[in-house]
Amino acid sequence: MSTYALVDCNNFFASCERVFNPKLENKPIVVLSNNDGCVVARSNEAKLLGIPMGAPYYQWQTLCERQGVHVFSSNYELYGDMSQRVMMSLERFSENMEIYSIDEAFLLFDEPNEKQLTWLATHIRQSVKKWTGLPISIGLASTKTLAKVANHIAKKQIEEGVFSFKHQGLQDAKLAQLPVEEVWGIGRKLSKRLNQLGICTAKELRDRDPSEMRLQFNVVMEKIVNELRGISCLPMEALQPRQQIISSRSFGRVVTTLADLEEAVSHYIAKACVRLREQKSVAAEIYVYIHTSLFNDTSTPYCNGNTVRFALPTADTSLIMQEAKKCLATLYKPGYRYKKAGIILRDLSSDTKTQQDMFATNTKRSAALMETVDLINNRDGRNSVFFCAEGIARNWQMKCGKQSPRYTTNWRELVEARC
DNA sequence: TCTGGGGTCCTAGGACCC
DNA sequence: TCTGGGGTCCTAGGACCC
Repeated sequence: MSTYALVDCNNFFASCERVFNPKLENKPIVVLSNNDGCVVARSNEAKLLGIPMGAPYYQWQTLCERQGVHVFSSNYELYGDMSQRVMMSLERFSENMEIYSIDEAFLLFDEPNEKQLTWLATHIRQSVKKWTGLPISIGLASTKTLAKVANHIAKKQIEEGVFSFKHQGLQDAKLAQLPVEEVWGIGRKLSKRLNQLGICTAKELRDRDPSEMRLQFNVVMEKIVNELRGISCLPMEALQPRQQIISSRSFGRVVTTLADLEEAVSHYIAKACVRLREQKSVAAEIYVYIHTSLFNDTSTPYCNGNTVRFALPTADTSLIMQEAKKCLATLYKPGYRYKKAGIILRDLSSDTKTQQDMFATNTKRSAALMETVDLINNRDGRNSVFFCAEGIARNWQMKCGKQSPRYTTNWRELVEARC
């Protein structure tokens, strides 16, 4: 029987900051979301101070200052690059790997001997630490859901950071300790419903009849129960092109003019289109939306969005910008204090399917232009060339005053070593 | 003053068809 | 007044994940 290993980087964003700044070792660190809004990552030391995940930063700022917490704006360029390094390291150990998120991957092993597996996992952990500087934890089990649980235990209870769930007796005890809301796929709403049925732990969920649970909930719940029983229902999945691409940001300050909104939306489109072309797709439509603050703002709330379909599926940034601009004009109402705008590229398909249109001169020229823009930006750094429509002053841009250098992706921000 | 962003999957319900 | 049944496709919204 195969074994799933879930590899998860410990406190990923906080650990990335630490790799290039050893003074942060054993110090509390928090990393903030875009616009320095919420806490999205904490080192163990910061967790011990009681700073919760997802908390609005302004509520914890005083405590952070008083306790000497090192606070960072998020630096996705750095985290994305570090993630790639971890994944490349992991690839060496299994041919069957699924990158699940920026800091997690499943590996599948056929090795039946549990001791061998645990040894291998320990070896992987040491290697990744050596090659990337990042600490990871590994959970081993016969299903993905159980591997998640095992990883949770490895991280919290096991100093060596590796835990195997192959032993049945151990499973009973550990699942009985685990609150049901900690199970992968059980969120706030579902755990509340489960609690009402008297199901409070992972073990109690596991011991329910799967088909009964399907009737009461849905097919997803049935799979979760089976997975907890060691029956694998969630296979390894190949990397698929995304079905939609979202680009949105809260503004650094309130925006009131159409011109500023146009700049912001154009900028989001430029970023989304880079990702669209990276995965060799074209989009058939774009959804554009704007809204005022969602939180206790005394001014009148307003939110609106609309979809535009293109004449032909496209990955041409300027063409999409033009369409979005027309759409935005219909959404915009003067007099409101806008806080956020966003776009979603939808109905994506492979760009090779639209090749018959390549005979059109316009399409050919646009593809060549986009290719050149991407080439220059890949070679010389992001935003080396950009569309005028994205604006230059960009006074709507988000706050990120506490950002660390992009140590690994920008020549001007390399680590300095001093004797 | 200050509350993130980017994804996926499932289901219910409506429209439409025979 | 009476007014089937089954299928498909699409979309909005909900729930979840990191």
